Amino acid sequence: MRAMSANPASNANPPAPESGAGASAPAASPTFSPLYQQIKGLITQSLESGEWKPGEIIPSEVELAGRYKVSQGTVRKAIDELAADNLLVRRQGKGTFVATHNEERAQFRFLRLLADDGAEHPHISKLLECRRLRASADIARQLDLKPSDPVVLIRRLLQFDGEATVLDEIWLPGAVFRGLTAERLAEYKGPLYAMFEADFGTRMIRATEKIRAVAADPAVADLLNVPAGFPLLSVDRVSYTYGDRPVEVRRGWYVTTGYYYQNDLS
Amino acid sequence: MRAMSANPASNANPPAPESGAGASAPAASPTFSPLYQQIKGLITQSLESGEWKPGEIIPSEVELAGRYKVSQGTVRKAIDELAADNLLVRRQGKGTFVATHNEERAQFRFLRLLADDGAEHPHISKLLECRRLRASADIARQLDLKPSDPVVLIRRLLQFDGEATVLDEIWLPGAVFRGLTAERLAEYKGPLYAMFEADFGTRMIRATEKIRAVAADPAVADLLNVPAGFPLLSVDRVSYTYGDRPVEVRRGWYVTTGYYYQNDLS
DNA sequence: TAGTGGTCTAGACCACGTG
DNA sequence: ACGTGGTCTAGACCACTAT
Repeated sequence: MRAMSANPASNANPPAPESGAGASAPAASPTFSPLYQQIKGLITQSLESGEWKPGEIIPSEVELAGRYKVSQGTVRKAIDELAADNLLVRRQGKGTFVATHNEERAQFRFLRLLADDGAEHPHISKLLECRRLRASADIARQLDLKPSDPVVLIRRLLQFDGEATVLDEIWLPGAVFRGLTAERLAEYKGPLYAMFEADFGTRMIRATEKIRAVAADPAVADLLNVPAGFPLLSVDRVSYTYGDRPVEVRRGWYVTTGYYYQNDLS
Repeated sequence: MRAMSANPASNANPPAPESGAGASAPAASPTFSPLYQQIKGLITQSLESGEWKPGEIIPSEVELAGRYKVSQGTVRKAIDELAADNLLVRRQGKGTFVATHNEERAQFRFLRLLADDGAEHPHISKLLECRRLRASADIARQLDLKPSDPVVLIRRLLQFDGEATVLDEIWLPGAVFRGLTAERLAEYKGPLYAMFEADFGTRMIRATEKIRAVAADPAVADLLNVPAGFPLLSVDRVSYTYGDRPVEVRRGWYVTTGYYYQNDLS
């Protein structure tokens, strides 16, 4: 297959031993990378480039096998890993689809606050602020930007069942989220990440969170309807897109009376 | 293979189409279970029964394939999933081993508190209390016991770099942890779960945590060297062993100044 | 050199969803 | 009836580890 390098030796019985046509400087074989990993990379490229968009179906395994000139089993293993990474979703009998932040499943992946009673508590978002400014040194570092690069700051309040429960401060790189306005944010229903992937082609793949217990300062306390000094869950998140590039910094304050942050250790 | 039921039809070219010898009441074929899942179950049984103990090597893939009368590929898929579940650890060129709570890797799987500076902060455990009592209604429910069944209560303090950082209250079913004494606890170095698996044959497979921010009550505050009312992370954990049987309830209070609870969303 | 897990292939059949 | 992903097999070779 084209564009693959460091392919060791030859295989068993394939009809075409895959001669030449490599890109450039094949470089002996210092690092060995399995074929299916390379296929995984190619599929990821197609996802990133938007060849297959969120929610759409991707070509069948046999079709991809033909395109990449490998066996179906190799494509299967690549897709298996991408599905495990939540980039693709397999549906038996139908096909393989690009994952979306709109699915039920994906909701609680990034907002893990549940009610004590386990019941459904529909939450709505109230936009407090959306403005563009220059990145502080700290935010710039976390977003891998230069200090004073443009960023977007969003502040919002999440109400669970009418109660103010989560206060979020969200920083985004201005260059990526160019057309993001308060109006668009105010009118949009549903998960923020669903809008990001639909309107800006930026998919949040994974995130890391640092969680602490803090005392509410007066400003935060006021917005969350709790007394100053009230214990809040502080959640510092950095979200990453393809290539592990950070594209969001988020600081959240959660009221955890009646709600808890759910985590599974496995 | 023996002890497999609900095996649909026959396969392609295997020499022995696997005739009869089913256990009892094969029941048409209402629920389909893939062969590799059944193999997974058999391997899990051997793990649970102690045929292969933590840290030990298990038979090779070809050997297991022979034992279960399936192909190596099927055993491989079963082991793949068990390795993904952290029950087994594969080591290329050496073999497959039963996972242990002693490995570096496993440490931060169940205690996800990290220092702000990312440095190594060795923690030591100080036993406060270990006594046997009858389960409260709440604890009994969570451990799937009858109220007033015997339980063991352990209270301990974790010091990070000399600072009291975590206070734990741990409830265990008395029937399972029969010979557990304060002396044994006091003398044991290393993770509690490592002792549990070595001394009581009880392996913690997974756990769920409910995390909240709470104000320290005077007793807890005193032990953790913080003022009463200080914001603490409250971590309610239930741990499960084979067959998803709950075998530990743990309530922890974490001081999160200088430390944070690390979580990865992926 | 021998044994283990890891990769890759090819082909057959099964379960599921849709015409 | 057909196409999709899902399972199972069998065999070859590669990479790593130990002896």
